[in-house]
Amino acid sequence: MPQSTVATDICARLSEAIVGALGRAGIEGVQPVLDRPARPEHGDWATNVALVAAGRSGRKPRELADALAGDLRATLADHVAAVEVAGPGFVNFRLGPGWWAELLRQVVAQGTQGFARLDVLAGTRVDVEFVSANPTGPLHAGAGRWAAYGDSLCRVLERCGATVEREYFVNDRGGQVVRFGESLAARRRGDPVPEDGYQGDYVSAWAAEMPADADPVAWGCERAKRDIAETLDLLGVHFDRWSSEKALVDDGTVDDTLRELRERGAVYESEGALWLRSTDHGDSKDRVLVKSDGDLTYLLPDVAYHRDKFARGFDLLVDVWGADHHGYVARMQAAMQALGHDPAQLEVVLGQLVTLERDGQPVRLSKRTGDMLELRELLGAVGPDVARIVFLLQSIETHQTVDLDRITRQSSESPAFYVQYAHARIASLEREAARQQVARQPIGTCDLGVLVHEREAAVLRSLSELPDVVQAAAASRAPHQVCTWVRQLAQRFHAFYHDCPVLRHPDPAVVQARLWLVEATRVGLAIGLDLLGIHTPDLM
RNA sequence: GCCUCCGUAGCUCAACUGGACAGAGCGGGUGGCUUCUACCCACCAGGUUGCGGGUUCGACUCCUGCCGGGGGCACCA
Repeated sequence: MPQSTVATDICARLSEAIVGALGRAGIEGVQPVLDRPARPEHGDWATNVALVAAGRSGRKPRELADALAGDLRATLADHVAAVEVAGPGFVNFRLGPGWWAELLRQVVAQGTQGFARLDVLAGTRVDVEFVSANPTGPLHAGAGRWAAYGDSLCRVLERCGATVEREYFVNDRGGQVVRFGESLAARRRGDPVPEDGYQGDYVSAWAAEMPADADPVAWGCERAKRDIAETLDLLGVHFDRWSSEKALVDDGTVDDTLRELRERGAVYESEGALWLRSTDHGDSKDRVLVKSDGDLTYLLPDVAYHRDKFARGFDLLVDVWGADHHGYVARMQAAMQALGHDPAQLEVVLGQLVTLERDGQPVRLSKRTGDMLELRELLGAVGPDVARIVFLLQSIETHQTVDLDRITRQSSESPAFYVQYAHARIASLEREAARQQVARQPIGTCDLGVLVHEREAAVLRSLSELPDVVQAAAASRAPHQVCTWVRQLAQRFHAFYHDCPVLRHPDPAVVQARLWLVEATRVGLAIGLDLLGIHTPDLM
């Protein structure tokens, strides 16, 4: 149930009127779809009902649209300035200035905390697991994409009312960490690392810190975990929970899981191994849980881990995985189904991998060979804001190419600066207003009807869209949509700032109205940047 | 071979889940500060949305066949 806002109010009013008009035109059962046209000349809202209903009623779209428009013009006279028919048969609505004033008052009244805060996910507990890189070394630069995405997704979900837990699964058990421990031990002795070990320079550095009596695997995992947490901290990403794979084995959770799978008849033995009947639940083949040598595969602890997450009472589990784990999705969902869970409650977001380039050459990201760029280095070069916006610029489901030279050498050209500059300009404007002793009068006493410039209208239009953008970004797990929106708002503000004097305007009424518009823009930028996890500087 | 994601301006990418003339940034060109921050604004150039069919009033979006690329098809993690 969306919270009532100026935007949802007008939407509801328009829908109601359209249904009424359709009824009077003898058309039933058409659900009106309301859209915000891309072009201002197409009005503030538009509906395609005439196009959809024309076929059904045997009338020409334009003709039906004209009839509907006439009806709507009469019914909506109080709220809408104009109803026009355009193109193949769209009905476009132009809102009156009173509506825009109402919106502006609402943004200002609700402020950074309240505006575009929704309750669509109220009462929903969501667990988001992301990054979860192996504790065998520092995070590489590409991991920044998962960190930025996951954290921003959580922020967007929270803005929609969800209770969110950020979780990191530490694979501190199994072949990789054993090899990592062996590499540490070898380096500490001064020996070369084993053939299949970790070659990176960090291994030598860490080995030098390692106490002689330490267990290399346990110590190494802790050391890596600490490094990872520190790096994520630099990016402003904080996890509520670090779950340990080893702990799940040690405390019997894995055994319990296996027992339950057995009881449910979901496993069988063959060739000395224990198999999960994942084909019963849509997987392409059955999967090994316990190898013939008695070792656990990676799958079993991970199944236990997801079972544990469900047991902690979440309504939805979101896993953010790299596309290289695609083949893993079906078996995990099959396992959850075998345990009696609704597979829809486990949602796997597959993110496409990042290619980092330097001098046009791809930068390799291998911990094993030690040939990699650390996330820490990237953050040292460009800072967290630039890093985050770079990773959030694009949809998680498209391949991303990041040119390191460009974002480091020319970080002042980053979109982060563009949007932050808009915020800094607003802060500067407010400082200048204070210096000139121009105070904002209570908004209720201001005549906001003077905001008629097209630059002003564009800013207001952006602001009116934010609640919808937040909801859509949450629903489609796409925080980059917030990024796109923030850039648009910043762009429209810069254009407004350029063309519309605020403090310099001779008419005090215009000065007041514009000051409020500027304040509303500040609110919008602050909300958007907060959802992206980017700072809002007052000075640049 | 099978599964999956992708292919949009010179480059990096958007495009409100099927809508109107496909939009931004960077790069290129031209102009704009005696001014509330020029890290900004405006204009120009740049496109057969990989290619061919199909569905639809309407397709970057859906279906299908090719072409090209990433990733995956373990008793690794």
